[in-house]
Amino acid sequence: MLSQAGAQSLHSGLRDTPELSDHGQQHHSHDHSDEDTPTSDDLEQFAKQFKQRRIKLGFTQADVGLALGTLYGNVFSQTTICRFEALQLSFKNMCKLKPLLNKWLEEADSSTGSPTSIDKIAAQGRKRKKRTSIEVSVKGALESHFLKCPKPSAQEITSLADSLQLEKEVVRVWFCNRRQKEKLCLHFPAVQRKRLVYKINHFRFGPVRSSLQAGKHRTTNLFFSCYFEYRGDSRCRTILTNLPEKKKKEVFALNRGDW
DNA sequence: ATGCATGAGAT
DNA sequence: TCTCATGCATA
Repeated sequence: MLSQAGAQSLHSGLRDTPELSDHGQQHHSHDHSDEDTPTSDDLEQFAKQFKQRRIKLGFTQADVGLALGTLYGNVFSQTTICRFEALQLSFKNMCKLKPLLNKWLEEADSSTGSPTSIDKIAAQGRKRKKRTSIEVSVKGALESHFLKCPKPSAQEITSLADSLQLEKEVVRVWFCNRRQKEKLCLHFPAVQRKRLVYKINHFRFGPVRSSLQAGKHRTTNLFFSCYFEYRGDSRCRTILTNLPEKKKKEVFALNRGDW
C-alpha cells in the first residue's frame, strides 16, 4: 500500500468492546442526590450543570479551587476543577469531590456576588524537575510498546529508555501516567466517546511526494497521514517521518495496530 | 486543557 | 515499585 491515490490502510479504529461502564455498587435507585454513591450519570449530569453555573456566576476554575480552600480547608488547583468538569478523574475521586463542589455551588448561588478574598499560598520550595518534552515520534514508540506491554519490567524500561535516549525515570513515569490515563475514562461513557474521537480512523503511508521533498529524501522520508475525527469534524494530519528502518517499522506497526 | 511530575499509601 | 490523587508548567 503505497503512494498513489490508494493506499488506504483503513481501519476504522473500532474495536468497541462490551465496555463495563458501570462497576456495580449502585443499586440504590433512590436518588438521594447527595451523600449516596452517585451513578455515572449523576456525576456526568452534575459536572455539566456545575460548569454551566460556575460560568454564569462568573467564576473561573481557579477561583473555585481556591474557594474550596477558604471554605472547607481543601484547596484544589485549576487543573483538578477542570478535570472534574471534564470527568477526567476516577469515579471514586469524582464522588469525593462532588459534595464539596456542590456545597460551593449552593453557596455561590445564594450569596451576593461578593468576591471572596483570595490568598496566595507561598510557593513551596520543592525543586520540581523540569518537564521533559517527549518528541512525537518517540511518543509513538512508547505508545506502541504500551500496546504490547502496559507494564514493562524494570529491565524492559531500562532498555527501552536506552533505545529511545530517554532517562529511565522518564520512561517509568510515562508508563505510570499512561496506565492511569487508561483507567480514568472507564467509568464515564461520555468521556469514552470523546476519547474515541481522538483515535485515528485510518492511515495512509507512502514516500513523500511533494515537489519540495521529491528527489532529496525519496528513500528515507515517508509521509504518514492520520485521518481522524475531532469534535465532529474529520481532520487529517500529515507527519513526515525520517527514521531509520527499524523505527519505520515501529511507525508502521503502530499505525496498523488498533490504536 | 493537558503533559510530565511528585508523594503518600498499598503491594 | 506500583497506584492514585493531585498540580506545576506549558501547549
